[in-house]
Amino acid sequence: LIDAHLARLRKRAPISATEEEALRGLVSRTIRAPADRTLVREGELLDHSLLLIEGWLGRAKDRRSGRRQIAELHVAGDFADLHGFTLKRLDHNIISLSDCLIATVPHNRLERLTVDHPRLARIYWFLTNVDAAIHRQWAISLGGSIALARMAHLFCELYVRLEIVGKTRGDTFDFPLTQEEVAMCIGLTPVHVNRTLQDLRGKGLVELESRQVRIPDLQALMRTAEFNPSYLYLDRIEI
Amino acid sequence: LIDAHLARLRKRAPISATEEEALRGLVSRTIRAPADRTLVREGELLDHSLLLIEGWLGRAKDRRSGRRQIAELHVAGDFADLHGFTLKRLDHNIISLSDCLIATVPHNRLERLTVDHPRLARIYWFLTNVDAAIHRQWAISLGGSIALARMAHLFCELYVRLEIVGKTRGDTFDFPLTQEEVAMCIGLTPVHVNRTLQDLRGKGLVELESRQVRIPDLQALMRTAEFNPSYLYLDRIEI
DNA sequence: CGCGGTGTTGAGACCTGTCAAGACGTGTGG
DNA sequence: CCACACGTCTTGACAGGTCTCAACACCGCG
Repeated sequence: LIDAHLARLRKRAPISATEEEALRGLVSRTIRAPADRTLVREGELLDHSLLLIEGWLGRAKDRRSGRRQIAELHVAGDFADLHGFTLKRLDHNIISLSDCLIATVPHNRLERLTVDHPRLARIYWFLTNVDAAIHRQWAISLGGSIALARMAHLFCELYVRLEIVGKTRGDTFDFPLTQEEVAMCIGLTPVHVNRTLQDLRGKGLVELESRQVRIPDLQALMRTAEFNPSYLYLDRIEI
Repeated sequence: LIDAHLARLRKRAPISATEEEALRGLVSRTIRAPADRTLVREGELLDHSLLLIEGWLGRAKDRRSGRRQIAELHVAGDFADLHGFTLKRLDHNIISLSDCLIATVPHNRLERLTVDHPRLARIYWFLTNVDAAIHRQWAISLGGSIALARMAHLFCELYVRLEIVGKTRGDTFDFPLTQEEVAMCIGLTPVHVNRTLQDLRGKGLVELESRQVRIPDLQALMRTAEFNPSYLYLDRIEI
């Protein structure tokens, strides 16, 4: 069930059989959620976190204007609101962007895990810091790039993150978001997303069709995006 | 020495005398840094973190174009690169924006602290998650607001954060950044920062003169910025 | 077959960037 | 004391990127 999550952990640090056992014991139950639901609301007191097994989630804030802004995307294997374990409530909503399969992890089990396995606690602290790095990179990208580079950056990040958990097929991956939802991620209007997408296609960098993304030349896309994967901290660490 | 830091911690959770003792023992030495220096470079292996006693630091990335982007500002009492404790290296630079007084905290002391005082470890995990929330909010602001609101948001955040550590005087606080550095924070050109600043002053929202910011009407500024301080997690938590 | 969501296109307005020039203030050296 | 250099701030005119609004095309689905 949590194989993708384990793959994500093992990309960074070795996980022993005992630890794997403890991690598998975190899940209390699984739930299915259809697309376009708000799964966690801003401000709610939390007693569990959501481990995404399959599908796409987003961290979203709604503006007064009604416009919604997405600050991070989550894919299979991600702990969508692990930060809720220390924060106790979120400053944003967790929304489903596709049909999802989700495991719930009670905070008291996380509590016990951190006591019994301080090394795993450290790894989870590490992972929330990687989420911070992703936010940081989005801020950099939103603040300093034009539309084309912003969109290119998004696709680069998703490709790399999906590859870790085995969700790519060659240069292609499933991508359930509408153009309107992409717009929420990179701070553009849906209309401009459409035009930028055509621009990317015209340059031979990204093809998006029937909810699939194809990246014919990842290196070229990375250059366009000024993408450097170091912020994802994919090398092994010693903990 | 670390009084501002303790104030920041105590805003969120009570700290016992024993814990305070342990925290004061973290500092190994203090260093002075002039403005405009790179104190930590992207990618460097780290064996200590920087606790800012006095002055301003920033988390910055440099773009290929030469343009520099700042992803977070740090003020007195902030652990500027606590995330370096789990990440081991940073994906960005730490730069000084003013003359600074900084305490260095060796990672092995942090290591011991987290073992001896798991509650403080949890609080520090919490604090890195607040940094993440700040990045998230910057991404939201950069992606979804016009220049005026972005700048208003920056000043709101700084006012609230400085007030916690007693660095405001009424509606005023010291602000050593040049307009060019403000531009790096909110993703604008210096020229447009200048015009936006005049716009804010014209609306009676912010005055910036001789390195001091005055906010005549904080409520009005918050409305302009669509600022909600909940992302700073200033209420008490139970850990 | 019609409907709603999604994607596409065009024209014009608006926001922000670019470039260039000048004003201002401060510190330095003569 | 003045002259000068330098960084910073300010202003103007224009170019370019993105938004807005509106209309239409497409497609899956009831």
